[in-house]
Parts: sequence; C-alpha cells; structure tokens
Amino acid sequence: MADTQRQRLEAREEAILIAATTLFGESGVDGTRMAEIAKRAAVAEGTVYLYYKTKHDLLEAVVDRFWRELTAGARQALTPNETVSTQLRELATYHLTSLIDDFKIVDITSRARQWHGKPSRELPQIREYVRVFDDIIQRGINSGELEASTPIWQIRDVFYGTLEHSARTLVIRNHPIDMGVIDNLLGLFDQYRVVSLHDTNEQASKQAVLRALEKIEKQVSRW
Amino acid sequence: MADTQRQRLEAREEAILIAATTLFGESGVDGTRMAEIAKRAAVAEGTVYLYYKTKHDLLEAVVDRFWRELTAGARQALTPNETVSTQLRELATYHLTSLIDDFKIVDITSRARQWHGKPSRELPQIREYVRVFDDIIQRGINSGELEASTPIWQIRDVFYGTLEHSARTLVIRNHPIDMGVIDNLLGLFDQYRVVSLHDTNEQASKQAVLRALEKIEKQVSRW
DNA sequence: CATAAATAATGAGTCATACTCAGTAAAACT
DNA sequence: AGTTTTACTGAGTATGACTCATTATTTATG
Repeated sequence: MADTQRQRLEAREEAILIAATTLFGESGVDGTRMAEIAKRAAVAEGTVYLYYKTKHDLLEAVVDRFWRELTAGARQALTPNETVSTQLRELATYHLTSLIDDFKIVDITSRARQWHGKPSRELPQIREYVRVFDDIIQRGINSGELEASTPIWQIRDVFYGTLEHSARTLVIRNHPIDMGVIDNLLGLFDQYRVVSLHDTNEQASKQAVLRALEKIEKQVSRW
Repeated sequence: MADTQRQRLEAREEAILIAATTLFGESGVDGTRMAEIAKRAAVAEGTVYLYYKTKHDLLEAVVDRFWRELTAGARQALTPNETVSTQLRELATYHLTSLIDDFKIVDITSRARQWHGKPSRELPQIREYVRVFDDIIQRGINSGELEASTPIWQIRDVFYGTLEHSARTLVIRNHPIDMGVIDNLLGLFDQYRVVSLHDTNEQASKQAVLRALEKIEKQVSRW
C-alpha cells in the first residue's frame, strides 16, 4: 500500500505545517520553539527536521502555503464574466478581508523574503497571487476599457500597497473592515479608464458627466 | 568634567547604534551576533547590554533612529511656501529615494513592530514621520485646494503604501529609481482636488479642460 | 591630593534552543 | 521469515543571547 504510506507522510507534513502556522501566528516566529511545533504536530522534534531542514525553511513553507491558498480564494471570489470594475472591487474586498483576518501571517511574510544578509527576493507564490490582479487589468486593457500608458506593475503597486497599508492601519487600531478604503482606491482607478466616465449603468454615467461638467464650469468661471 | 563624561557615554551609545545599524543592514537581524556589534563598536559584549537591554531593544533603537532621521530629512526636502502639489512631489521623491537607499532597514522595521506574540504596534517614530504628509494635506484642505471628504488616513495609506510597494519592486528587480511611479501616484491624487483641473499654469489648465470635454463628448456620443 | 563611594566596563560563564545523529522501529521487498 | 530500505526518535551538541562577579574609571569628600 504505497499509496496509504505516501498519504501518511503527506498528512504528517501537513500536520507540522498547520502546527507551525498556528504557533507562528499566536506567538510569532521567535516566540515559537521547534519543540512546541513538534509536540503540537504529535511527532518528535527530530521528525520536523526530516520534512523541513531549518526553522526558516518551515517559515517559508508556512508563508508559501498561505499565499497559495489566498490565490485560490481570490480566483474563487471573482464572478466570471463580470466587468473589470466589478471584479476589481471583488478582488480588493477579498484581499483586504483576508489580510485583516490573517494579519499575523502577512506580517511574517517579510521574514520569509530575507535570509541573513541575502537581498530580499521575490516570493514565487506572491508573484502568482498577483497574477489574479494582472489578468483583470490586462483584460481591461485588451477590451479598450483601460488605458495602457501606465505600466501594469505600477498600477499593481498602488493596489496592493494601498490595501496592505490600510489593512495594517485597521488592524493596529482595532477597527473593523472599512469599505471606504476600497471605494477610495477604486475611485482613484477611474483615472485609468479610457473614458473615465464610462459606466454600465447609464443613469450613473450621466450623473458622472454632470458632476464633471459642474467641476469644469467652476473652473472656467475663474477665468 | 561631568559634561565630557556624559558626551563619552553618548558617543558610546551612538557607536553601538551605528554598528548595529550597519551590521543589521549587511547581514540581517538574525545574521548579526551581539558579539560582532560589540566588536565593531569597540566595546565588550557586556557593555552593549548596559545600553540596550536586549537585541530586540537594540533593533527598536535602530529603527527608531532611522525614522527620526527620515523625518528630519523630509522636512528639509520640502520647499517652504511651495504649492501643495509641489510639496507632495518633493515628499514622494524624497521618500521613494530614501526607501530604496536604505531598503534593508525599512525591511527590518516590521520586526520592531512585533515582539513574540504581541500584536503589531504603531511605532511612535513612524507616526511622527507621517505627520509631514498629513500637514501638507491638511494645508491643502484648509486652503480649499483639496476636498475633505476622504479621511486623511486613507489618502495617507495610498501614498505610503504605494511608495513602499514600489520601492520594494524596484529594489528586488535591481532597477534604479523610476519617477514614473511618482508621476502615476500624483496623477491619481488629482482626484482629491476640489477642482480637479486646477493648475497654476493657466494654459495647461485650459488644455486639461479641453481634454476632459473631449472625453465627455466621446462618452455622450455613445448615447 | 589621597581615599572612599559610585558608576561604568569587562568577558568568562550560564542557559535556552535550533539542529544533529546514532540507535530503533516500521514498511517494503524477496 | 528474513533482509533491506525507509521513517522516526530524543538524548546530545553547538551556538549565540544574556548575566554577573570582578576590575577599572570617574566623582565626591575631607
């Protein structure tokens, strides 16, 4: 029964990973002893080292798993065939919620990027995660909805940078999730629209035009 | 000569701090031994502990100093009496440049926020740093240049979140500083202008209005 | 200026803990 | 059933943060 055996091994590896995730989240990386992780996973300390060469390796695996699951969740959170704008909102909401829920692990992520003096690396799973965003934007550009003049990576940094910072602010201040953050961010993204007043809802679109005209009138009246 | 003695003590404390900053930057926190720091600062290992109770305390002091100096530099970087828009650009440029130059220390900052399982705290020094930005925005709101409907903290998270993420992207990919990041970010900030087409240069302003009208015309023609 | 008291510095020693490895158990083959 | 291969164990080692008894230096005092 090679199959059962393999499953047993994988279950063990998983148990260690889960134990580490929980404990790292509860007590931080430095506050967690390898012996604790072993105990929680119901294996001997030495066994942990059969699966993960070092504590840092284990940390990397924890972070890797987290972002991998986040990627799956993000793809799930998007309604297929929805507009670029709607999908962006879905992604932003999902991302912000997840960051807040698992902020401890997010915070730990930066430790996985570094190893002693070595320069920070790009984590492959995060690169993968970020694709979800890139795909939406690319679709918008292809369909002519979004302008292509700003490099995608810059738009992406606005998106993720803002959400991450906002999540930190909310968590540190013990505030609940605040959709204003998302409204604000997506409002800024209007700047990237080829026709910035385009809207699926015609009425809303007309109103946007009116608001814009009012602004212009105000401006013109200064001359 | 109590004064000279005091100076000597402060010089020692400073030497330890500098040594730690350098070594943390070179080899990371975990890659730096307390003995190394002591050696570099030309004191005995025990002496370090007279000034900083733990390695983590020392780390906090390093981070604190970094942001304190950044605050001073930021204030310096702003041209007094300049427009809100110009000062924002100055601050963004200064911030991005500094983050890139001292990225290692920036990366280490997150470790100072955590101590074992305790929740992430807001670092007082960063709170102070962020005031520089807040002051500019507040000035813009007071003068009626910027709208007051979006909470400042949200705008701030866009600003710092984007710049930090961009700095990371640039450093990790070994790219030089890219002003496009700043142009893009400040372009988004137009959204916060009360009259979003306002410009000190009248000609440019008129052209902006024309461009906006063209966009509107395009939009209207769809109906 | 000598001496005592107070303060600062030292580094060998302690201790916690990440990691190793010789020995044991279990599984897989023959 | 026996042999080989693979997995597991936990006592033991090595490292590095931190301590503290001792020594050196500075300050206070008569």
